Amino acid sequence: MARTTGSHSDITGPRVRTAALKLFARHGFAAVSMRQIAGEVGVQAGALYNYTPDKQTLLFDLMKTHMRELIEALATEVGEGSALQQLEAFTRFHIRFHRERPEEVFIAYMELRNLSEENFAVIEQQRRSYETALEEILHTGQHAGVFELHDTKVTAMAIIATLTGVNTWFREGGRLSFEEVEQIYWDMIRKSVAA
Amino acid sequence: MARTTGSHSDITGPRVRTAALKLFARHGFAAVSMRQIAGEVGVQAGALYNYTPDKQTLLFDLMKTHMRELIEALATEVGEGSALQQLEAFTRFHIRFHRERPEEVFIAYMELRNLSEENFAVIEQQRRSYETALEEILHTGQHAGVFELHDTKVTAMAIIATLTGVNTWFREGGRLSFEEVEQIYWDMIRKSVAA
DNA sequence: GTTTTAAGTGAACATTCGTTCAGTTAAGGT
DNA sequence: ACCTTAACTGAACGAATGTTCACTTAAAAC
Repeated sequence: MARTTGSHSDITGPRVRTAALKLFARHGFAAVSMRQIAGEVGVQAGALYNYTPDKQTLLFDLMKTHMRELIEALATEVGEGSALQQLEAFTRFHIRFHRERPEEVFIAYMELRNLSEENFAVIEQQRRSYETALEEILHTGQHAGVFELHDTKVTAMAIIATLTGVNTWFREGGRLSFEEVEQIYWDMIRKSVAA
Repeated sequence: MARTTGSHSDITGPRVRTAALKLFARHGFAAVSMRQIAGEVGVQAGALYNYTPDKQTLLFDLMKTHMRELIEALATEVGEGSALQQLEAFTRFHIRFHRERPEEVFIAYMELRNLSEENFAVIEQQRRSYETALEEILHTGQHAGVFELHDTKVTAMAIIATLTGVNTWFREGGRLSFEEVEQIYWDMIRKSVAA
């Protein structure tokens, strides 16, 4: 057998990425074989190479796309307003965006060491750009006297770690609604940098 | 050749664990082979099986030991005092302990999914016990009116995520000393739960 | 209806994997 | 000096790895 009925590149391509995303997130990049991904798609392993030059690039593309979408979404959702308003917008945006993409987030944090040197540099720069956006909000608020903090860089790292942590424990249908959790985190962040 | 000069079980045993720790932390459990570990120790792969029944158990033992030491150290270092004092002690303890064991910490957070079901349950329980210790501090302070927070469980998770995040960016000899970083984090935590 | 080509198969490639085990050697006990 | 045994080797096991490729087939173009 070869080309099966109704198969198309523009269907299989996304399916390959979706399958890789799911499996990488669940078992880790190194523990997932190309045959497993192919099986998830319903295709033989060789067919995957119509959609990616190799396994490494498949991982890199997933991470790069995720980071690009993260940065773009941040730019559109957090723009105007005072430093305090911007920090609130950043906080709520980060939690929501990460909540909507648990698999991408997990991979972006866990699989950095499985990137080649060049690919790592690209992702690292994207990450820096995201962190810088938060740093600038903190810097503005600090100079305006509305925030009181020792160091914008450290504070930015602390805030991002705090917010990303939501993904490790929050499950839909639990004791608290997502809106409640978002509010709790914003209250903590707000107080932690308050003047 | 076989048994080499001066070799002993009580020397090789720890060396196997140290090598596995280093390599698992650097490349991930799934990406490290028993032959790599053996090479790091200076021994053939087969010799490892004098010290572990299999690769999975090697990982499990590393994680279990780390978690046990974490919980024991917490108990001895955070005991007396007011809720605020205990929270400060917890904060400083967590940062320091994690800073001293970056490899163990990294593995304990990254390799949970590579544990078998039973082994995972054990580690998960240890982790819960550590989280509960913080929850109780928060609960005490909340009832005493010295802390103001919405939910002890969520707050505990947020604090732990914040503190553990230090390990992802702090490097000795950087812009800030470790003592400064510790102080910055404690100030943030203190303010975030302040009444 | 014929031709072209995109999409996928299935077998094969050389490596590597975790693990086992019979055999070998040095250290420790007597 | 001899014996026992702990410690390790080195080869072997079947299974799995990422990737390539000659081949096949269904869909699209004309």
